[in-house]
Amino acid sequence: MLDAIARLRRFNRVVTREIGALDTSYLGRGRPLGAARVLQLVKAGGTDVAELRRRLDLDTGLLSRLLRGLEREGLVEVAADPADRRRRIARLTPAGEAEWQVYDQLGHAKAQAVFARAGSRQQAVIDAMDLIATVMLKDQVEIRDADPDDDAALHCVAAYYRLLQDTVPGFASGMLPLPLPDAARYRAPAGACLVAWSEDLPIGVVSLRRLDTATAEVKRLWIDPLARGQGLGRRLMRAIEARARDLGYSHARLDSNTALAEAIALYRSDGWTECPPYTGAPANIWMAKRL
Amino acid sequence: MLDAIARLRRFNRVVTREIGALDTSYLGRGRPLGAARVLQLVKAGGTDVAELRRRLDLDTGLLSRLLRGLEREGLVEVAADPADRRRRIARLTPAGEAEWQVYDQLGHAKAQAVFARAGSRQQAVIDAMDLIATVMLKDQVEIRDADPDDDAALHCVAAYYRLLQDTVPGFASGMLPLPLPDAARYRAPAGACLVAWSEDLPIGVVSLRRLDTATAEVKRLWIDPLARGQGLGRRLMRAIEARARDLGYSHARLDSNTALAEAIALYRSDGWTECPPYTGAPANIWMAKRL
DNA sequence: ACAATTAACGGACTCTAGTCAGAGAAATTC
DNA sequence: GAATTTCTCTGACTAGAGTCCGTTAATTGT
Repeated sequence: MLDAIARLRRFNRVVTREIGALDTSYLGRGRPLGAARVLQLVKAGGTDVAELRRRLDLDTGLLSRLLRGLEREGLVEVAADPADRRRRIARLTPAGEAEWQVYDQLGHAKAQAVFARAGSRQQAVIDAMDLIATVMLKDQVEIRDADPDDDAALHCVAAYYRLLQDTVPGFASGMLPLPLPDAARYRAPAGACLVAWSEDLPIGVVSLRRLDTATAEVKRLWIDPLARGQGLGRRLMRAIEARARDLGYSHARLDSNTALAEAIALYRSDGWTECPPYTGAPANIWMAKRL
Repeated sequence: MLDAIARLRRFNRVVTREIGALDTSYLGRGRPLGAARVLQLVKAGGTDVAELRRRLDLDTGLLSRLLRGLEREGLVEVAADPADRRRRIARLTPAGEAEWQVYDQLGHAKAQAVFARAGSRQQAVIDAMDLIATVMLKDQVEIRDADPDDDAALHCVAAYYRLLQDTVPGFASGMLPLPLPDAARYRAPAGACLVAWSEDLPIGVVSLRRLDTATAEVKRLWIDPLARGQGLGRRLMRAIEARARDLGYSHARLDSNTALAEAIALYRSDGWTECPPYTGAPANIWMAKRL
């Protein structure tokens, strides 16, 4: 009777009406949607035209004309890329910068109005949105290198430590010094830090550091609870193992705790085997894999 | 850093791209969105043009031309309303009926594809969608009369009984005979049944039945968990009290259980006071109010 | 060095949505 | 019964989004 399809349609109607208004926030700035979208996508450092086209999925001609329009308004300047002068790079002028800020704030205000309506249930609404977006983007998760000091990486690692606190007996809360003091160990060429992105939301992390010339240690594997059950853990592990191989390591190790049963099962199913302890508590299981 | 606004934007992007595809399911039928939307809104029994205009929020001229287009395709017939010949009523032809079915099935398939991606988390995704839609429609909840035997009313009452089972000690599961045998007692002129709608999703119910000529009993107040904390309970109670007054009752009663603390608090804060028992277990608190 | 490829551009065009004003028919009001 | 209102229809118009294609300039491959 009240089947899922009907609910999806209701959801669709409501969301396109309410949040879709965010898209049309171009209103009141005297500029059509297309131009506004282009303007908002131009980054501070300049964005090349091909990137814009890819992100907005626009025809070359159309984008070209939109850019001309923005140039005429004095908001954007397009110049050849010195590296490849066929390519062109769009940059915001000071006026464009200002206009960009206005759009950003308008969007901000609209969004806040949406959340205001959620009252005491803001967190629940945000979680619901994240769940939906993450499920829909399931096939589009990208794994990219990150600096271990990035906001995104820190966000993930902090969530990871919180998880350990809640799950692993004997993991003291004092163990959360942010920013982390040992970030340097997770940078190339000895280490690595990979973050999984669902659009611009980081939903997973894994890190690598050097134990000795032949051996790397995999650390801090964390998957956002919203993104579990989609094989992301395996993707991250394979990516970090490949990275370790690329960096010249022949062996990998990790320490963990049996309270993290899911993770242990993942390691085992992917060729990791138990090995003798090489660290202390709160770890109570140690594993190794030949790369 | 990863603030709520950014998440909302991500959500917005993803949803308009993915589910927005539902709207564009007109694709492949060789008919623009506007015409497809009109076609899908024409009901079997015929829909008058003003109703279509209101639902789609279209200009008279535009809708008129869309209807002409559908007539030219042989999908719709527009004729004067015999009751008021200025009005006109649009009806589906057999061909239109068939085309309508095609759209319905295409939409169905698209929706199913969305849910398929959720894998084992379908229910969580549906709940998340309902929560978001309900929060956004918060100010647009409509309370309407319902027949106690309607699907919507039964859906709510069943959920209510499930809640009682889970919450009230001594409430036996055997107490859920659906369809309910005593529906007649909740119909006019002696009783009533009000359902709260959020778009086309029923999210709350309250009923009224006769105790004696002067006294009515309020029964089965239920609010969907998704819609709590928005004052809907109070709105429903006030509506049913007003209805009782209109039906000529001067007093109202209800029985409840102290396990339902939130409900009891609502009653108290709205002028209900405890009264002597007039029913037995599982009720353990009885309240009355002069209307 | 020359051909093929790639990137962006700009003009001509189409389609859809939407606005506005006026006309005509039916119903309502005075 | 005349004036006013209500409802729909039509035609003229605008704007935005998008497609197609030929051109130009730079780069790459052989």
